[in-house]
Amino acid sequence: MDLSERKRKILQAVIDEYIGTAEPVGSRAISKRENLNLSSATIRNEMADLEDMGYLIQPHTSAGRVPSDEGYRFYVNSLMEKYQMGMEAIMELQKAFQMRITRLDQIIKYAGSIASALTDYATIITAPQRGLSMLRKVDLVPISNEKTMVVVVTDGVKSQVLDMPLSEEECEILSSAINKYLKGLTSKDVTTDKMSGIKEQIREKTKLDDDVLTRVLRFVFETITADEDAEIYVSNLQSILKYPEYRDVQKAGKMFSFLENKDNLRRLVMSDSGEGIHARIGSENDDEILKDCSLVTVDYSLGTGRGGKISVIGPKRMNYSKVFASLDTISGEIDKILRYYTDNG
Amino acid sequence: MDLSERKRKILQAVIDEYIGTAEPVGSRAISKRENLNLSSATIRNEMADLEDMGYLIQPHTSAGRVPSDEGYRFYVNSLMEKYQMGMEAIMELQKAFQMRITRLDQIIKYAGSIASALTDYATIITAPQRGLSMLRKVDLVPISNEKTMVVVVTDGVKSQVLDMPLSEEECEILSSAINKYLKGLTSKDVTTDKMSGIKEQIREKTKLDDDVLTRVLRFVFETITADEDAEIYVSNLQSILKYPEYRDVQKAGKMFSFLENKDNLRRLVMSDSGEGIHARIGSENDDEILKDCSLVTVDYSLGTGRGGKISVIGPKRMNYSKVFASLDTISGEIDKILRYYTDNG
DNA sequence: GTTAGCACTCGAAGGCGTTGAGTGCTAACA
DNA sequence: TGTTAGCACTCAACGCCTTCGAGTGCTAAC
Repeated sequence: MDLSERKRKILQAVIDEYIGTAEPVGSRAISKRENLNLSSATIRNEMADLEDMGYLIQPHTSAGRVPSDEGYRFYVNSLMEKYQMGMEAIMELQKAFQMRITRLDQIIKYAGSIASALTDYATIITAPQRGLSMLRKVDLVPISNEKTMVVVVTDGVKSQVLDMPLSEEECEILSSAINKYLKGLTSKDVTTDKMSGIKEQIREKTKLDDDVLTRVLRFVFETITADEDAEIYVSNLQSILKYPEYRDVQKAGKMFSFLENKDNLRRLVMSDSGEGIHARIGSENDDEILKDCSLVTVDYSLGTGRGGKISVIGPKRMNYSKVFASLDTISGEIDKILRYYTDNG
Repeated sequence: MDLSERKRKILQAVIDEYIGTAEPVGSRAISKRENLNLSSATIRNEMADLEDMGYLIQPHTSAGRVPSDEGYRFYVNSLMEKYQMGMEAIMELQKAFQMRITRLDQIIKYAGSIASALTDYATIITAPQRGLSMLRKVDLVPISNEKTMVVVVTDGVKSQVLDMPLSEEECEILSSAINKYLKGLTSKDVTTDKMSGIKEQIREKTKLDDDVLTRVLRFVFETITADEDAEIYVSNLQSILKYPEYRDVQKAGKMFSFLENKDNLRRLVMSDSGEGIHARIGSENDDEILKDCSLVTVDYSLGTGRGGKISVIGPKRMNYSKVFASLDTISGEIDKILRYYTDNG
């Protein structure tokens, strides 16, 4: 459906205005804008057309207009002006990221908090899904007379304290045996048969208690096979309280409960199949509760399937332009870091 | 100041009622309770007295009464009936804790979520301050051509990926050298002189690049000396939206911002010097924003200075009795686990 | 095609009377 | 002397009504 240049401008003006004020916008407000010199009457006619076309909605007869979901969609697709992030802001961002090149999950969390700081909306981030995790090393450390810590190194490190007394020598023996037999193990390799074979070999070699062996190996296998649900973080959730859309505490409360629930989040993020940066506006969301929210999502990845997503969630009248720009930049930065971090990994 | 038995009963009834309804309670409501057979007129007289004494407040002339901070204080100190946790609830709790004896910070986080589930208020928990952490083991794992992971085991495990190429053999040599010289090291031992001495020794022995050595050792020392700020978690923050006290979104928003800020939390928890379980009611809190909240805090510890705190934060009319009982039980369970966990540690 | 003008609509805000829960006081009662 | 019934009084909450004004659609003139 084609719109005349004038209609486009008017629609854009209405949405821009509404994004700023959250109040229905009237014809007078638009006609007072410098960029198009038309009387309010003309604007009214055009707005009536735009309403017929489904881009605007009138909450009631004597009110101004509010964008419909289709209106927002059109805006995002064709009208929105590119938001230019300030040079300092970008520098700032890069500096911030550089300071923190430590743990992966930290980077991601941090990225989330930056995203919400930039946009002032709530942010959902998923940590990169672990690809195939491969066992790099197992270590056993005596903790006390009765306890031993098992440290398993894959892409990350996992440790657990098990209730069993092992001497330093025993730890040494067991860990070197495990490392010998299991190094390079991936989740694909873990089958019950194979594993009990390996367990036998190790037992043979170490002469250790069966129970001890079982428990240590179980932890090792669990760590490798754990197709850990990609972790999900939410930050700046409380920002929704700032927006008049959520003046109603009930509503805000429901939203909180929904977004506090990791299952919901996961479903939300998973159901999103788009690539690159894209928005889901209002009714485009499946969840009833999100019908008057928009979700802007970008995925960061290395092209190797390893990656995650960052979503910004806010009222439908969010500042799409700014959100798109922020997410774009952030995901770029993350990509850079991750590529650096996992090269040849 | 002594209160007659009857006044005590009436005060208790008023507070119990108010805790349930959040509405000013009138004389009729009290007189209808079975446990004291008095007409509303008599109750009125007594309530007037209690108001004179400062335990009750009348929001306006023709309203019922609301407890004052002093009223709550008296209630908590002398009136409150002991809440008996159900046997099943306790069993449930114990089972829950037993399932999760893994990482310390996990236990604590978990305890926090249990506390908020039981009480339905927001919960603040501080992880135990690390005592003197002692180096147990250092491990080096080659990650790629250019990267090596350093794993440092103390009470917990910390790892970092450093940008340096080390072969497997080099890793082996370096880590065994470090383990030989540094095992058992505590933060007390870390002085510049001593450390550069040790570094020399290790270098002598391993013939490794000075830069590599410096970076690995720096991470090790940092890990040991890090007097990590006791970590602070908040859970169930959104529960405050449920209470009519926070029907006003503005207020709720302020509260959120306040409690999202870790500095505030830290200050809040630190300023609390009490031992055992205790409450801070309304104006007993220093922060203006908490003037109509109460904070119930319990510390869990091992008597060795190692320990943390759990606080429940809610409206002044919180169910003190239940909160006290829940926190008491939870802190007991944590104590048990921690004692078990760190015995001879 | 654009605009000025006008009648019309309807939510928001404010004024006003009613209602009812609750009080304090007084006088009678046990 | 303590308790209670009764009554006048208070005041927030609620609903009703009016007013106000922002905004509309339509018509007629430019």
